[in-house]
This record gives sequence, structure tokens and C-alpha cells, in this order.
Amino acid sequence: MIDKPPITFEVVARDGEARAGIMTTRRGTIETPVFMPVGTAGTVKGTRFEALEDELDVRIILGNTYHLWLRPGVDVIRECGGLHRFIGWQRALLTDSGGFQVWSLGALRKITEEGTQFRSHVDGSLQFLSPEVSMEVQAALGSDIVMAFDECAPGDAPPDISRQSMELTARWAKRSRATFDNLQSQALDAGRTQATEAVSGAPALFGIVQGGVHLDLRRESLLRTREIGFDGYAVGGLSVGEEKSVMWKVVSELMPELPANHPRYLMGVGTPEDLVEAVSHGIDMFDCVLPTRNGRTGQAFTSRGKVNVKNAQWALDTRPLDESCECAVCQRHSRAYLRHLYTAREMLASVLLTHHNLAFFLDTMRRVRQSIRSGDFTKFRQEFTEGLSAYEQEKALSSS
RNA sequence: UGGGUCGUAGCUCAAACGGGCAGAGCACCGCACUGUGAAUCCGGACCGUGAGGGUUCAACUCCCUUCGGCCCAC
Repeated sequence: MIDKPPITFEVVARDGEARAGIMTTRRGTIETPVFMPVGTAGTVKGTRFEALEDELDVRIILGNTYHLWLRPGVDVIRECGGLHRFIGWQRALLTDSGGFQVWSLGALRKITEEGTQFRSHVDGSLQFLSPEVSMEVQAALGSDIVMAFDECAPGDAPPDISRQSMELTARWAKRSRATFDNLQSQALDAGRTQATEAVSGAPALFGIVQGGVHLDLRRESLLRTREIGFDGYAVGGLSVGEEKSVMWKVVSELMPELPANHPRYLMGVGTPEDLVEAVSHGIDMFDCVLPTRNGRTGQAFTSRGKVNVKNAQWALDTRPLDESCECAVCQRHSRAYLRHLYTAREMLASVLLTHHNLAFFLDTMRRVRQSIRSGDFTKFRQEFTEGLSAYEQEKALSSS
């Protein structure tokens, strides 16, 4: 059943390799390059959906197959009308397949050709996730962008391990594609069957390029992924312990070979400087836990570098986190107050820092898009990157 | 007023028996976190033992005096 394409993607401006585009999903339009906040368990931790929509204008967030599958479970979400209705979010959702948890929960799982057996981190029970199960779960969630089920090998994996992992990922990609198509042909997708508002069309399916730090494996993975054919292409298995220079080598070598008319997604990346660097290589989509996790644990990202809110030096500092930030937190609260909240273990500390960090990341991407459109990306990138090291330079100066 | 008992890091407590160079947790200070465990990890500073004296090569530990807390008698 082909109604309309799962997504459309149009590059509207280029500046070097960097590109600005417009992606249309069945749940709204997304300008790229885009940062997608991570909402693993059906919540972008520490935020209200009103803030995401109204204050931050977030167009798309992530959900996680593995985590939602374990809790609350597929039955609950299906009964409650799919993930969008369940959590109260009508904009786009991208769901990670659970493949990353194959890596991040390394000690709790066993991989076979068929799939991955997990020891649930929730209750210790044995659970089995495969390409088929992952596609079924993502269909039940009603995801708008479904990720293929992959295996993410460690960053320092030697060639033979990386090859095995890459080949397994390729076979799983084929099975993901087949199961996904089958489910769609039966319209078994909560995104269509449960939507209350006018949502039509199929979700998109993205493939994932693996291959670790080995360029030949990466190229082969890319070819095999392209061959299967996906709506978008992700690069996975980076920022998992390898040297940063290696990551950029892989990204810069791979980007020219990815289809230009499809969105490119660098999974799990990154810091503000990483985002801008990746954009310069032609990446369109990002997700990362840093703004939310580090916000929760007391670290703010600012235009002048990181601010560790816990530090005693802010105890009497009445300045906002970032004087050039227009977010609600910076408009209203001082560093001294935020430090107090954090030190007193008040939950508002995490909430406010998360909000600011997301605002900074989202605003950075807005400026990235704007600079690409106006042909000033290189200049923007240079100024932005210089700004990020301001605090470190001050520190170096005062200690020398 | 007697008798007993205790006093060690900011806090709670360790440092057998009959002396061997005082250490944990929390707090504090700082670091890390890249397809999320509000998880967690890592590092640092801080005490010379209530005070004074004595015995000893050596005292938180034994002796004397003193101060303070608690308990029991009166």
C-alpha cells in the first residue's frame, strides 16, 4: 500500500559540503541540519512537552525500542494508542531499534545470527530482540522514522570482529527491511491505525552503516546498505570509544558516497563542536544524550564553553549561565541560584539545566541552518568554535 | 558530692589481646559522561587523637591532673 512517500527530503542550500534541507515526515516538517533530543523511555528527561514544543520548537524527538519494549511494554503502548498518544506528542518520533543497547548493555546480552538475547536490566528476565521483533515493536510504537536493527561493535574492535559485526548488521538490515515492508503492507503500524488527527502515510525506515574504524569495512557496509535501499542513511558505531580524529576520518570518507538526496544521520553525536564539524561534512541529523544527561548531572553547555554548575566559584555569581542565550532559564536565573539548587539536590536544577542545554543545542542548529542558507557557514563555524574555547583559554591564561 | 563511662576529620564511627608511625562512609572540592540507569565512574583536600604532664626507643592505647558529655548512686 503505497500512499505517499514516507518522507521527502530536499536540499535547499549548500555551503561547501554542508547542506540545509527540508525533511517532511508524516508528522510535520523538519528543517535540517537538525538536533533530535533523546527521549529514551517516552520522555525527554527533565522536560515538559510544552517546553519542547512552544519554547524550544523541537520538531522531532527519539524514543527507544529496547527501553519501551521492556517497560511499559508493547501491550500497554498499543492499548494506549501508540507512543504519540501515550506520551502526548503529536510531532515526529524517531525510534532507535535497540541495536545500540546490544553494545551499551554488553555484559547483559548474547548475540546470535537470529538476534540478541538480553538479560533485562529492569527485572533480570531473559528477553530476545531481533530485526523482526524490533520492527514489530517500532510499528506498535507508531514511530515516524524507524531504525534498522543493527549491531554496534566497540570502538576499538579489531578488523575481524568489526567485519563479523558489519556483516551481521547487513544481514539484519535486509531482514529489517523485509519485516518493515511486510508490516506496512498490512498497515500494522500504530502511527496510522491509532492516529487521532490527520496523519497519513508510512513511516520511514533508515539503514545504518557500521564497520567500526576500518574504512574498507565502512565502504562495504555503505554499499550493502545502499543496495537494500532506505529512506535515510545513518552512520552508527561512532563515538563509542574511538579517537575523535578516527571518527572524522570515517565521516569525511563516507559522506561523499552516501546518496545525496536522502537524509544522513550521525547517530549519538555529539558535543556542540562535534555537531558543527559533522555538518561541515554533510550530516543532516543528530541525536545525543549530552544536553539532557549532562544537564541532569550539573553541566551546562554555553557559547563560551562548558560550565560546571557545581563549582564553588559560582556561589555568588549573579550572571546567567550564558549571557548570549535567550532561553527562559538564562532570562530568569543566576548561576548562583542554579548552583544552590544543584547542591541542595533540588530536582529543579536538573530541569532548568536540561532546558538551557537543549535551548543551546537547538539554537546552535538554527544558526547553522541560517548560516548555510546565507553562505556564511564557514565564518559561523570558526566564530562559534572559537567562542566555545573562551573559558578554557581564560583558565589557561590565569594559571600560567 | 562520690562511682562508672566516653571524648579521634565538618558529621557518624574504625584503629584485637597487654603500646608499633591514625582510616572509612557521608559531607566538601574537582573531573568525566556522545543511538540515557536523575545511574555511575574517577581524582583531591581535611584529623596527629579534648587540654596539660608523665612512663617508654615508641602512646589514640598505660599512669596522673584537668575540662566537657552521658549514666548510676547520694
